Amino acid sequence: MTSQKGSKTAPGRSTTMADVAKLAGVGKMTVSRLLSGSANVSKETAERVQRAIRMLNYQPNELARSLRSPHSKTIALILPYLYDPFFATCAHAVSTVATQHGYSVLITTSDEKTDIEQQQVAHMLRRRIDGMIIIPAPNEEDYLRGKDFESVHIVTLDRPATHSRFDSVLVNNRAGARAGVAHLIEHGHKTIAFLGLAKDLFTMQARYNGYREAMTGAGLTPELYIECRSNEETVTLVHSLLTEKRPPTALFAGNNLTMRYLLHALNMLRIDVPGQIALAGFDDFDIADVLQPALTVVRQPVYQVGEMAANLLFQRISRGEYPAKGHRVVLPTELVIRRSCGCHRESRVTFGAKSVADTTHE
Amino acid sequence: MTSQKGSKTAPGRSTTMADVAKLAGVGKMTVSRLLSGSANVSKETAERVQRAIRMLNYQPNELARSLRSPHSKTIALILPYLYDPFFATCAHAVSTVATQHGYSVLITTSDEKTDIEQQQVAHMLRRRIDGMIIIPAPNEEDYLRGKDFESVHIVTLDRPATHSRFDSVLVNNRAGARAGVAHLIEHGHKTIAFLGLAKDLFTMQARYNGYREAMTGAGLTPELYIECRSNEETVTLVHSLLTEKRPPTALFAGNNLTMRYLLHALNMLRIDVPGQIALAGFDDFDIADVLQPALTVVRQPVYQVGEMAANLLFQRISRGEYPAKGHRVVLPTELVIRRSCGCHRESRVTFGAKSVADTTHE
DNA sequence: CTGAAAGCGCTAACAT
DNA sequence: ATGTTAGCGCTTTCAG
Repeated sequence: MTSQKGSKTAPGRSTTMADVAKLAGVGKMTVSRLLSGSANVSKETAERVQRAIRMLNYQPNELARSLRSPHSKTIALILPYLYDPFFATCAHAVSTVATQHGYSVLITTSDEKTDIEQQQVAHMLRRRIDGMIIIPAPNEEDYLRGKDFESVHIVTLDRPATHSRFDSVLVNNRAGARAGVAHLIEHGHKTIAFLGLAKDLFTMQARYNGYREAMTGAGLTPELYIECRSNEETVTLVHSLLTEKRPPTALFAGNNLTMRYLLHALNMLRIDVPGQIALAGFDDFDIADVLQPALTVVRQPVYQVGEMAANLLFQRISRGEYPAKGHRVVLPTELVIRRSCGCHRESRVTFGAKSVADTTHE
Repeated sequence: MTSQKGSKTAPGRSTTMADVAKLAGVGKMTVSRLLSGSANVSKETAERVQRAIRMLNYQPNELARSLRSPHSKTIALILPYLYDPFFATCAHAVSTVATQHGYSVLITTSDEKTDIEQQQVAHMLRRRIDGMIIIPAPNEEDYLRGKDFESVHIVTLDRPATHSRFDSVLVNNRAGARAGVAHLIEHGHKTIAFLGLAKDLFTMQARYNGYREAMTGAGLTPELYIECRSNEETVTLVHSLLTEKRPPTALFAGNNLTMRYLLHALNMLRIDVPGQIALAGFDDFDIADVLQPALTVVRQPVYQVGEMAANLLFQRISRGEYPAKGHRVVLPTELVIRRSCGCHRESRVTFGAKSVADTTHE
């Protein structure tokens, strides 16, 4: 270990508003007023104060500010994971909008576990945030009903808030999945399997419902929900699926992760797409168009989902209203037809116009 | 617009420590002491206070706490984008470690622009964070030298901090790229092109240097750095590259984004990999092994990079030291051999053991 | 237009 | 073991 130069302790306390005031020969309030820009300060004193601020390199302490004022200028963002590109993009959008509004974002992950989420929410509340955006974990135990939540603005994203007065931003999961599966049906497929993640995820249920609607609507019988947990498991699952007596001729993947599991499995089992089996899925991703074959997917407006959630939140914050019923915004999805479905040329169909509605409880 | 039930204003101020103290019939300090667990409180009063806390559902105000104590229990994380899987994974790691330490994370993005980054840093400083983790934008103007930064702990990640006393966590870019290119050379390729993002990115320079070392080390002449900015541009670039009089027979992609551009271009131009041209790149990603052909890549320990950065930061914070020289941790990379290089069976070579060194200035 | 006093909710330092 | 006093850095209120 080499000897280190450098101080053990941080330099003495930083310069405060009082220091600036003294140097400028004014009262603290004049400095405060100048900074907030709210009230009138004469040209001359303003200049003097400005100079003092620059000389001392004064930086207002936002913590102290927050303690006094009703706004902490901070929002919280709670999501399951950050390494899922969908969530990451939402987070980026939220961060961008927050910056535009002069707000900071406290971010944290729940790992899809309700208890961790609840803990994180409580922690955020103690930090006196002005609002929060949550992608709620499944089986939310309705802790958001408590009294503590009466004075926070909350928007949920990707999944609805159960029994609540909060706003939600969702995409048209059911219609999107229905359209994707319907397209597979148009190709003449009669037996189509739906593969998804954990069944208790809202999005998976909604998409599975869309799948069932498409099937029954075409007079076909929907298959059971197939839950994929890993690459390995999916290989087994797909293998047994294809050796059934009436194997599916097409597959629909519930999201981009499921799709990756599926691609891996199909690859391992050396099954040709779309030759031996057709493929489509929910959620577009970066190289879906570069894959061989290019993937047919239902695309959701990822960035807009995050952006919209943030905008709704700031609307609430600035209005300071706590309505009894939340809004539910449903963003449209789009069917991006590429090759994995069996098509020979690419095209797009937008599905489900943006809708805003009062939340019906449940 | 339907009429909304709900209050216009938030309910009156939340319960404070004084409320708890009054209800429990004790002084504020007793409550404070109980909560911090630091000093002795008698069994009986402790119970009374606990009961009062539960009855009122008291939540301590962390803001007020931070104002008084020297720690805000908050760190900042500043990165270019969140939608890059590399950064997102780092962010996830940082968030996880921070939670373990009871810390909150303020996150924000710089869009690779130094001025935005500087602004964000200043903003964080005003919020009295205990430390920050930065993935610095190129051409950092050395603003981190200022007096304001004397009392903050800073760790940079993925890229070094120029002229500074801060810790950095990097990966072995040069050695990794060198190994990747060397492998291509082993396949008998004599003309190999390097494609990267903006040239001013530290990682791109380091990897390009590794490429050049591998080439000259084998007695070959390195080609010029090829900068890719988009799918479209890359198509043109690759096309003209392959119609030169002495076209490359192998390509090395500087990171996962470049690789995607490249895959798109190769796809458009209907060039077979590895038949017509061999391919390798830096940075593994989720479905690199599912692609046809599976991609040979230099893998970096993404999560560990973020984790290490966070650990270094908390070490600094807990020790409260401000040494004159920072540490530089270099994490090893690993060559993951799959098919795009021309190999027929897969294997792995770890390259460059983890090293820790005092930062040499520059 | 400007200032002095009070206090946001908490904890450190000194009482008792 | 517990209470009292002071004050973190700021803004709100009330006076000039």
